[in-house]
This record gives sequence, structure tokens and C-alpha cells, in this order.
Amino acid sequence: MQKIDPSVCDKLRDEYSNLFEEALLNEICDVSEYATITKGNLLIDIGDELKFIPLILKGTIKISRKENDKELALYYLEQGDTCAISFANCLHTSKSVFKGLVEKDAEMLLLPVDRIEGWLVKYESWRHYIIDSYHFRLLEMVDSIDALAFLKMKERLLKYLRNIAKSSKDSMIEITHQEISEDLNTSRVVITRLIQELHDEGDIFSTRNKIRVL
DNA sequence: ACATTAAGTGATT
DNA sequence: AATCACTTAATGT
Repeated sequence: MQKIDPSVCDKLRDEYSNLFEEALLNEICDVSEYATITKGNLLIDIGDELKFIPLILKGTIKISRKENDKELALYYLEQGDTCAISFANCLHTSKSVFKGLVEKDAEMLLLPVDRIEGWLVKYESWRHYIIDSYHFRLLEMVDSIDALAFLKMKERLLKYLRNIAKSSKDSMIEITHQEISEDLNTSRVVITRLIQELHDEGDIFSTRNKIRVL
């Protein structure tokens, strides 16, 4: 494995220097690999072997579950995130239970599995980072379950749109009804009708391929 | 101008 | 809320 470019190391420091101690940053620079994945490509699919843990430097990755042809979006990974779920996964089963699709061109560092366990005892900051990450993902998962169990599709849709607008820091979302329906595991027709209602009620403003959250 | 893709609609379950 | 079957509108070549 070749050493990563110093400029990538700088990016890592920009994002993590207040989180990780110097020695850990150095180790990460020494042993990890740099990867870029463009929009539309898979970072990981269900059943894939997990050989690394991604540390996201840039971009967005949609994490979802899949059963047969059906799918359900769970949450998004962004700058500063890692998939801590993949962490425990790595140590034991090593097969991913999630699908990770790159939604916005992403840059990341791939941390080799065999190192991360040692860091857990060696670095307090790493320990905290992993535990926090776990906690955060769990909360997001609970949120998804709640929405699924207690909300009507219209409420789920609005929540979904607001969530995207919030995390992308842009009230203008570029997406088709078809894509939304896939994320929420429903049909396009249903989304089209609900989008109309939300539009009429003034929650959103929608045009072809675009939705503005108000 | 034509083909493709996205979105809208009525009727039915 | 899902599905079918069809229409209309927007967009790319």
C-alpha cells in the first residue's frame, strides 16, 4: 500500500485535528488509503466483504437497506462521518448489511481493519469518536423506525425532503418523484400526488426535477 | 421534429 | 396507500 499524498493529509487535519490527537493523525496518514468515488457509484453493497472503514472527507453517501427489488433509505454519511456500524461488522461477520451509494462525489480515507481495533485501546479520541458515531447512527435509525411506524406517507415525505434540504444546506433539491419513491419504498404515483398536496399547502414548491423546501 | 423521460390523472382495489 | 393504464408536459438530440 502506498502512502497517501501529503495534501490529503492536510485535508484530514483540517477536518479532524481538533478531534484526534496528533499521533493518531500521523498513524492514519501512514496506513490509510485515499479513495474518490463519483456520484452514482456504490461504496458498498449488502453482502460485500468489509475490508476497511471509510472516513469521509467530502461528499455524501446514502445508506440504505434493500430486500429483493425494494429499498429504504436510512441516513446519509457526510464530511466527518464514518460508518461505525461497519466497524463492529469488520471485527466479526465482515459482511455489510447496508448499501452505500455515493450521492455527491466523495473523497475518503480507507482505514485498514487490522489497525482500528488497536487504536481503540491506544487512543482515547478514537474511542470517543467510534462510540459517538455509533450513538449517532442509532439515533438516526430510531428516527427512521419512528417515521416508518407512526407517520403517514405525506409526513414521511415532508420529513424526508426537509432532511435533505437541511443536510445539503440548500432548500433546492434536485430529485425526481421516481427517486423519492424508491427511497421511501413506495410508488411514484403516490409521491406525485403527495407532492402536489404539499405544493398546494405551501410546504414546498415543486417543478420538474426540482423541489424547493419552504 | 421526434424520441425519451418526468409528471399528472381517473378509476379500481 | 398501491396499482393500472393512459395522457400531457418538459427536455435532449
